[in-house]
Amino acid sequence: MTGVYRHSIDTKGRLAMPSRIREELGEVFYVTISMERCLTAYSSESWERFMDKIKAMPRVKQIKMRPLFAHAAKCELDSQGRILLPQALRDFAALDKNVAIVGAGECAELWDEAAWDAIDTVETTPENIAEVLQELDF
Amino acid sequence: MTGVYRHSIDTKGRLAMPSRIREELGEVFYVTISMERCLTAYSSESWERFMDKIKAMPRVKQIKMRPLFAHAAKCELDSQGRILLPQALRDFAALDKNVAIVGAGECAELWDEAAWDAIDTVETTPENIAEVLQELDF
DNA sequence: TCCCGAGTGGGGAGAAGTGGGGAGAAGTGT
DNA sequence: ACACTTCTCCCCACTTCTCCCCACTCGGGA
Repeated sequence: MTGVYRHSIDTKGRLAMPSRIREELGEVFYVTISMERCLTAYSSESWERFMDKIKAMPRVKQIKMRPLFAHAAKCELDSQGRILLPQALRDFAALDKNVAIVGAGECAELWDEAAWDAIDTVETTPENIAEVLQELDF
Repeated sequence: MTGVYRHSIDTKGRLAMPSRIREELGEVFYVTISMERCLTAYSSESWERFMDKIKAMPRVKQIKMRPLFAHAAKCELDSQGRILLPQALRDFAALDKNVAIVGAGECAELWDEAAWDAIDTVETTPENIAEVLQELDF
């Protein structure tokens, strides 16, 4: 999943997913909170893989993962390729109107547009890019 | 991937890829930002290798890789062998009209023509080449 | 000189994003 | 059970953008 797409939430709370992202996420996918002030969308396959990892954990550790599930939503695209985000999730990431949908490799992230721009300018520096490329051994 | 090709971006933002480069990159490839003021094009195979590495990483580490993916685009050749570069990527490398497509071994780089000429004249000297060859133990 | 592949340019159909009307489901209070 | 509100999600309309197709140019080779 790649690219940044700037869409808007309409007055009915609908968010159009970019077609490039839709292709990879599929018709049904999962959106949950992230370690940052944004939401993360996983394809069904990624989600399943995630679940398998959780199931393999001891019960005590599973409980620590609870918030992630409690705040996750199974999203289905409507006939126009849009989703309806639960209010609680919109609040978490402070999404009101302008949203940046960001491809982040395995998953997609949903950011308030301004928040994304702020993060982006900080983390997209030549030094960081060099570090990432080195890490990927390229 | 070898050689330097000088092409231009037309009024619709399309860039014709040189046929020699197309042969190696394939019909579908990925373009992303580089640590320099240019873009890098990777074949699907190279990109898949990235993705496999990413998927094997823990979430926290994945997030560090985000800039690379957020600023990447999956490019497909149109029937005339051209690609449409997202505005954001064109801006990053300051590509407006004249572009130098540079073969760089495993990947290809896209430079603003003037920027490329500037870089090229500085780094392409007998002394530098000697140093490179020595470094490669070649 | 003609042909062919490569690069360039533009018209136009169809996809993608946006917005709103309205039917039907779901929840609430009497 | 009933009316009433709210919410979900279908459809349609409109605009913008992508990308297909066709045509032209240029340069190298037979």
